[in-house]
Amino acid sequence: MPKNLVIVESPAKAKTIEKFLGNEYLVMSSFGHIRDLAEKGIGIDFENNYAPQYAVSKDKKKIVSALKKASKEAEMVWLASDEDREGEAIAWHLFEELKLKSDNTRRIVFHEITKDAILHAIKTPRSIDLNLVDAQQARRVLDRIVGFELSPVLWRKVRPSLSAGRVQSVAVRLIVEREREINQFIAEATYRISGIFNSVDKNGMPIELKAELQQRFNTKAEAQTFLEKCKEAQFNIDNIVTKPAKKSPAPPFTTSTLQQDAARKLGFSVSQTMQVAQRLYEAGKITYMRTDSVNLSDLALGASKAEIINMAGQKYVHIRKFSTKSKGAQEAHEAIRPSYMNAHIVEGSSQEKRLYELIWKRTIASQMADAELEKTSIFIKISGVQHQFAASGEVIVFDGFLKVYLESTDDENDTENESLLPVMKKGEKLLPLEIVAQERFSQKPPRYGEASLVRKLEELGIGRPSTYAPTISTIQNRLYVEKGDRQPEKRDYNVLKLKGGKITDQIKAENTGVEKSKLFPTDIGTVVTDFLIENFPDVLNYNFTADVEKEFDNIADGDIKWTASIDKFYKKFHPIVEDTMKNSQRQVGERILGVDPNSGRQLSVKLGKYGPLAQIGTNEEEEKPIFASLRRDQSIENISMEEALELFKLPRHVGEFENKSLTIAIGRFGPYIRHDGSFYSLPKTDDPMEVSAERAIEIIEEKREVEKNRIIKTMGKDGEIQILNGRFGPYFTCNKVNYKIPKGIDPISLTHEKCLELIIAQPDAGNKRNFLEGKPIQNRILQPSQRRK
DNA sequence: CAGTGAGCGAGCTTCCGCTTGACTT
Repeated sequence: MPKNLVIVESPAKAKTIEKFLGNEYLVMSSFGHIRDLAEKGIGIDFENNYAPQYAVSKDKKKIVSALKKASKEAEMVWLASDEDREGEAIAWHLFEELKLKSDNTRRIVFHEITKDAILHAIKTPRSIDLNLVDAQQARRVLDRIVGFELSPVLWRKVRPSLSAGRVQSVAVRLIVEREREINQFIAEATYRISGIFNSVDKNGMPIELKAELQQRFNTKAEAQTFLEKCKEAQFNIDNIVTKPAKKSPAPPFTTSTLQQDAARKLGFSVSQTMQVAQRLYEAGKITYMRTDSVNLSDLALGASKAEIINMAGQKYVHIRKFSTKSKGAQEAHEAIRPSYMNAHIVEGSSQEKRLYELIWKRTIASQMADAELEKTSIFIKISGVQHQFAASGEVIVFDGFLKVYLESTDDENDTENESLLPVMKKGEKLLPLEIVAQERFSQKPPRYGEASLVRKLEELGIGRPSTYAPTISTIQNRLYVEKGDRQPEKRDYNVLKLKGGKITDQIKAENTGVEKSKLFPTDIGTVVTDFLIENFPDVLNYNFTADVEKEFDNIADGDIKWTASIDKFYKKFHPIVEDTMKNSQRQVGERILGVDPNSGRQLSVKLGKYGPLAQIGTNEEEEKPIFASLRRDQSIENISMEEALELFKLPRHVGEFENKSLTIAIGRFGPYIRHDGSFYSLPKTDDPMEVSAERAIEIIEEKREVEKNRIIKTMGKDGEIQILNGRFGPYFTCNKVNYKIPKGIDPISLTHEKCLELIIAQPDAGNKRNFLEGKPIQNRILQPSQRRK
C-alpha cells in the first residue's frame, strides 16, 4: 500500500500526476466538492449565527467512503485541490468529512501539471487557509439565501417553479434591457459619399481609386448641394501618408474566450464547446477547460517557441506573458492550450478536430511576433469645397502571427476589406467617374447570443468558468429567454449619383436586422425581471456581485468575520422578502391596449396560466371576458392593438358538413379544421383566415382517403400486429411499438411468424436516440404541471 | 396531439460552484 494519498479535484488530473509521483503515492480524485448545504430546506441555521448545515452530496457518497478508507491506510494525506476559494473549501471539507488529523495532513498547490511543479509543491506544503475557506462559506451561504428566498416570492407572485439568483437574474436582466433598447431604437440616417476616380499610371495604363468623403451629411439637401459643387470641381491628390502599423495576437484562450471564438468560427453553442473540450481534456489533448487564466506555463512557452522556430523560423517568435483583465479572476489553472504544442492536429470527431485546431492556433499565435503593416492614406482635395476624400489601403509587410490565426470580432459591419492602393503622386489630377451619396442608417444594438452574453457576464465579474454554460441553460430552461432568429426587414434607402455631369435620384431597398441564434426575452422573463428590479434593486444591480466579491476578499484577508458580513446582508434583505411576499400584487404584466371597436370593451394583454393572452373585457364586468392566446412570435411588450384584435378572428365557423359545424382555429401544432370531434391540419399553403367551407371539406376528404388506405393488414389473435402505410412508407406496429419492414419484402406478403422474427431482430425499436454525435438533445421543456410524474 | 384563463389548496418547485457520469427513454 502506498504511504501517501494525494487528493485532487479531477480524475484526469489524478491520472497524470500519478505518473509523475511513482508508487509511493496513490492519487485519487474528489470529483469537485464532496458536500454542500443540505438539499432539503435552506440548510442554514439562522438561530445559530448562520451555521451551515452540510451534507455529503448523494452522488458523492461512494467516493467519500473510498477516500475515507484510503486516507485511514495512508501515512500522509496531501490535499491538492485548486488554489482558489472553492479549492481551499474542498480541501477543508475533505479534512472535516474524512476526519483527517492535522499532523499527517498537508495542503499543497500547483498551477501547472508538471513533475517539477508537483515535486516543488510537495516540498513546500502549508496548512489550510481558514480565512479563504470562510470567504467561500460566505459566498455559498449568500447564494443560498438569495436563491432560496427570492424563488418562493416568484412562485407566489408570478408562477410556480420559477427561480431567481445572484447570477441568473442579472443574466436575464441583460437580455430584457437589451431588447428594450432595440425596441426604443430609432435609426438615424446620414448620407455617406463615396467616389470612384480615374487616372493613368506611369505606363499609361488606366487606374481606378475608390475613396470616401471624410464627412457625412445629415440631410439629403446637404448631400445634393455637395454633388452639385462636384459637377464643376477639380480633383487633385492633396497628400499621401504612409505609416507603419502593428497588429498583436490575442492572449491564449480562457473558458469565456474559447466559447466566443468557437461560436463565431465553428458555430458551436456554449454547452457544445464545453462538451467537446471536456473530451479533449479527458483524452489528454488539452489542459483544463474551465479557467479564467491567460497564463501559460514555462513548459508551454518553451514548447511553443520550439514549434514556431521549427515551423516558421526564429523571427516569428515573440514570447509573451499575458495578464488577466477580467474582474474576480482566481487563476487556479493555466490558460486552455494543447498539452503538446507539436501536435498540430488530433484524432477524434470532426468537432474535436476543429476545436483542437482553434486552440492550437490561438496558443501558437499568442507567442508569435506582431504583424507589421503599412497603412497608406491618399487624400483628395476638391476645388471650392472644404471637405476631402480619403482612400486607405493596407499592406502586410511582415505577417507574424497572422500566419496562423486571426481573432474574429462580433462586429459584422467591419467587412470592407482594405487592400493595396495604386501608386500615385501628390498633386496628380483625378477624373471622377462617379460620386455617390448613399443614405445609411445607424444600427440597432445587437441582441446577445450565448457566447456574447457570457462575455458580458465575465466583464461584470458575474459567474465562473464552470457555471457559464449551466447558467445559459438555466435561463433558457426556465423559459426566461429563448434562442431564436430575427427575419430581415426591408428598408428603403436613397441614392444620389453624379455621373456624366448628371445627378440621378433613386430609391433602393436593402434587408436589415437579420439575426441568427440570438437570445430573446420571453414575457415571463420580462415580468420576472421588472418585478425583481422593483423590489430587489440591490441584488439585481450589475455591481452586486463585484461588491460582494470585495466583501469576500476582506473575509479572506481576515479583516472581517464571514458571519458578520452575512448578518449585515440578511438583516437588510430578509425584511424586504417578507414585505414583498405580503404586500405586492400578483404579477401578470398586464398592458391595456385600448377599446375593442366592436364591443366597446377594454382590450388588454397579460400573462395567463398557460402563457400570454389577449382579453376583451375585464373580470369585473358581468359578461365574461373573451380570451385568445398570443402567437409564439408575439409578446406582451410589443403587440399592437391591430395584431391583438386579429387574434379574435379565430376560431372561425365556415359552414356545415354532414350536419356538423366546420371550424378553423390555430392550436399548438398550427392551424387546423375541427369537424365532428376530429382535427385536420391545414397545409402551410392555406391561410386560416381565407379557407372556405369547400376547401375545408376537400382537406377532410383527402385525409379520410389516406386513413382508408392506412391499414394494409391486421394479424395476431387480438389483431395486435397491424401493417400500416406511414409517412415514410409501409411499417408494422405491435403493442404500440413501430417496426421497420426491411427493403425487398412486400408488406402484403408478411406473415405473423415473419413479423415476430422482425420484432426480435429490432430490439432497439421504440427507443428514441438521444445522442447526436455526442451532443445530448436539448432538455425537454415541460410545463410545470407535467414536470413531476 | 388540437385549449385552457374561476377558486380552493394538498405538496412540489429554487441558488452557485466544484467535478463527471447515466439504471437506457
